[in-house]
Amino acid sequence: MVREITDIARTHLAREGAAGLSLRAIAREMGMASSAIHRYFPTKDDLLTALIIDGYTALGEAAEASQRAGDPPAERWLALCHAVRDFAVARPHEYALLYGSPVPGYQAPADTVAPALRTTLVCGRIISDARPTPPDLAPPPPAAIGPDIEAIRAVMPGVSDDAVTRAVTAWTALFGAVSFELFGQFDNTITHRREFFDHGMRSLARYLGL
Amino acid sequence: MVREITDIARTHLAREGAAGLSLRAIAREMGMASSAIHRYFPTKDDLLTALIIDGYTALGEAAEASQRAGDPPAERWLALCHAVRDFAVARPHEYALLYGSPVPGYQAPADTVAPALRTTLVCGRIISDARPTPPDLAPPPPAAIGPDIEAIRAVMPGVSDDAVTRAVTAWTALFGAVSFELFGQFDNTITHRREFFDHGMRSLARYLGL
DNA sequence: CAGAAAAGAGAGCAGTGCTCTTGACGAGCG
DNA sequence: CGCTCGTCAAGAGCACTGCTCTCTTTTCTG
Repeated sequence: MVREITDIARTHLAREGAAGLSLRAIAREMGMASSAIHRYFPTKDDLLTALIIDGYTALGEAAEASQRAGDPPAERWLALCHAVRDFAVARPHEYALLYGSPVPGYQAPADTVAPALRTTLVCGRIISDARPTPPDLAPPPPAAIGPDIEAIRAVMPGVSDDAVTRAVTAWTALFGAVSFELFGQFDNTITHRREFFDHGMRSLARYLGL
Repeated sequence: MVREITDIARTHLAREGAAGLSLRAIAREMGMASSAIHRYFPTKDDLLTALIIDGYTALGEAAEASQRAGDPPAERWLALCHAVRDFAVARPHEYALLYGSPVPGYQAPADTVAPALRTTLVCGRIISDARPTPPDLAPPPPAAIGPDIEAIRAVMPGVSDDAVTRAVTAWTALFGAVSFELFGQFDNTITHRREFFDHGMRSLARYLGL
């Protein structure tokens, strides 16, 4: 029952986006009274939460599936990048739900952070396996962010301070690139999206020292 | 009249976000009938467009104001980054309107692209003035994206192919970092937001060859 | 088989964007 | 001067939303 609701919700989401999501419309499509649906999802936010968790999980699985154990780190990084982008291109509204502006009034509950971490962990593993020693002269991180670096190192053990901060920067660049493409910032500018993205991510691999 | 409406709309936007924006609420606050407001903004999308254009303009002005002519490129880049971030932190909902997920059903009209370009131009000028020759061995861009690079070079004349693509990547990293911070992706992870951002952008300056 | 618990239906409230019709007001023109 | 015409605003109304409350039906359990 819950599954059927989220499935229909996902099709609505794919067709019209998050704001076009309507509990009443879902109930109508199920031949149900509009009030009955509140028994399964008391509030619209609860439905959104379910969709978000499912989305993070699907993305995390795609990210994991992109990894082949023996591959060199640079290739694994590239595969991860394309997995994220492919997911976003295939299900743009779902991606927007995860990484776009938060739905106003909606506060993500704690249940979402574990699934959200899953994709990040794939990245962390790549860096951790590679133990990169980036080639050049990055400025040393200021003392203030030491604890933050330490916390992030939890997902990429054994990695140097410099490599940790570079990983975070590359990580934001990845999602920045995907978001820009999806949210129309590249309209009338970049036509060969996939190739451009691929090149940018290769460049970042060097930046990462992979 | 139009100005008064947009001003009130901006305060509502700042308080409750884009989805909390209600034409009726604005009319109510103005002591106006709800229907009268449609004379000035026939549709809610028209109001949004006005807010978006204003937002891009304000951000563009802040970006321009951050630049001091004599400064070295790396410092100008850093100043630009902080201008963008400061804007986003001060007016998160407005930033979300510009760079977050597009409001569903809303199609940005052509009037928005010129103001949107303004901030980008500041970045282009920095790169163009610096004419960086990035230190290391980036892979050569594939032939397919040649025309795209050519188009982007319009905002940073005289810059090498490699530097152009790096600039785009750094540009997406900048907005990726700001969006991650604003949209909650750094919650429970990074505490010293400003310092971390600053360090990342310095690192990107090296990546850019500044 | 009877009673309790769960599931659904229906009406209703307050709110939304938007349209249509109606009424006031003032400027331009014969 | 009087008359028309365009602008501005108001009001009612439509279709829709999330959500609550009450009431009935179904289903499971002891």
